[in-house]
Amino acid sequence: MGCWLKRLRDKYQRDCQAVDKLCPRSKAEKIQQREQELLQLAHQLVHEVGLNNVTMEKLVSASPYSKGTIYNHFCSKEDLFVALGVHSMGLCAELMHKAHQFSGSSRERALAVHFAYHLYGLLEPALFMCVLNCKTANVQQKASKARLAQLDKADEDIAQLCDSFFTQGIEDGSLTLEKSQIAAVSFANWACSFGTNLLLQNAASIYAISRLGAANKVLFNVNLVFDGMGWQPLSKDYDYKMSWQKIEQHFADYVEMLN
Amino acid sequence: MGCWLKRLRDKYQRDCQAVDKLCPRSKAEKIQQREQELLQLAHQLVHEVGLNNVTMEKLVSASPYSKGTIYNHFCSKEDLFVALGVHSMGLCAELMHKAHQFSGSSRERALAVHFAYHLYGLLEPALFMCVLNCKTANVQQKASKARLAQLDKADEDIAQLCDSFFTQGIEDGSLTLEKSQIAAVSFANWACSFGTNLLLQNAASIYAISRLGAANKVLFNVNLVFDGMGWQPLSKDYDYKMSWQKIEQHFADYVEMLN
DNA sequence: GTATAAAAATGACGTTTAGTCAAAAGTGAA
DNA sequence: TTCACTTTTGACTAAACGTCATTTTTATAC
Repeated sequence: MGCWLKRLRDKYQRDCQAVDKLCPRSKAEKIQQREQELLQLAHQLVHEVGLNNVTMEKLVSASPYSKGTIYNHFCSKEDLFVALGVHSMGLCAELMHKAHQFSGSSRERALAVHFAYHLYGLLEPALFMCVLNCKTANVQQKASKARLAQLDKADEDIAQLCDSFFTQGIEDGSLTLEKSQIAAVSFANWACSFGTNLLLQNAASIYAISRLGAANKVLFNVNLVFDGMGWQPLSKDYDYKMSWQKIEQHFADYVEMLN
Repeated sequence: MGCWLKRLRDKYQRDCQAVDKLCPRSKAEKIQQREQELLQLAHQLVHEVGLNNVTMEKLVSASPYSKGTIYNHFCSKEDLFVALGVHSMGLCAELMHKAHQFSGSSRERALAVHFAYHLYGLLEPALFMCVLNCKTANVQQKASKARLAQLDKADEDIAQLCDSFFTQGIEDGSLTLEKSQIAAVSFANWACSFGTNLLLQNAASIYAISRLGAANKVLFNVNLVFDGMGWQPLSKDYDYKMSWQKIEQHFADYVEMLN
């Protein structure tokens, strides 16, 4: 067994004992709690070995439990991945909520959401991929219904949060749009940001991307889409590079974690 | 062994014999040819069982060769996937070349490229995912250098082809852009289209997408980006839904294959 | 045609891993 | 303490990747 596996397990046991001392729990609560702790452990495992080298065996070794007990929590490896996906979407939602609090124009706040999404991808590249993985047919087949319902719920929450940024733009008059079109516009924004982040993460070395130089690609792409929507002020009339920097400061706590 | 495995192998053997009769080949050519035939076989296997159920064992069973011989061609499963990725990007490039021949405005021709990419995703959903998979760190580590070079080459070819559509727009005056910005704009278009297709394929069931209704999502998203670039005529001044239909007719041969 | 050396093909084997299940251990009520 | 029920355990099976000693084929020289 790798020494880091032992280290993970020891830390895990200390954590469990600490939590137990602080608040004695009922049986059901303990099981619920243990699941969260196993997820934390799996999360660390992802950082140690990378998403596609995570195995149930390693999770078993890193935890003080046996294989059977782990399978009581997660009916398959894919079920574990979906649980990790849900877990990481929590962080994503947290960042997006923080974007909501950015003070500026509605377009700037929407830009802050794209920043948040980008930041999420940088902070948790493996889990960003994991969420995509959760959507594939293979994983959908093998994960439990209950787990998939959690995933759908998390998706819906984030979608509604994103919608609210466009609603704000409509309300303050900077964005001219039928309310019925919000869904389509929201999807377009998501798709653009999703594609940009995914490609930057996974294809940075190829010609089409490496030739781009140092300019901020996310900002550039988002500006294209916002301008296409006619969201005032247009990028030719306003310095959104400055906004981006301000947004970066707004997220300073998280940006720090990148190092 | 599944009966379809036997069927695949029998068909493969008939094909080999037929090809051999038509044109006797040198040793090196035979090996080269066999690799192509193995790729065809793997491609069919993907259709039969889905990308993540393709195993080297199944490819061995479906071919008349032994495991060792298969591994002479592909140094790992990941190497096979990269080969499949390169293979499928050939189809993608073919479709994009056809888009180049669409007669219309330069913006309409660029729209045709997005159509081509979308069509590619519909025709080969599994291989579309496979190409993405090829970019992940895991696959990059396990595939052979030679194979990865092929992949980069294919990427570069497609990127340059895409660039040419924007160059046309600049030359006919409908698109105002510095030549130096083509790379950035090209990437933005790719990212948007990539994200849109990927989400439509893998997340169609979730709330944020299922609520969108029947409207053409790719066209909508591409129009946003083109409008953001200021590519004339803007979507408010021109009926691109009509263009989309014309493009669909232009690709009628391929569209037929969807059924 | 035969001998010999090089190249290619073979498939049994070692290893890793997902997932199962009968047996053991634990828990709480009577 | 007993007994019924729940939870945990880890040995086991099957699938799959990749290796390599052995066998077969092919090319060349005589």
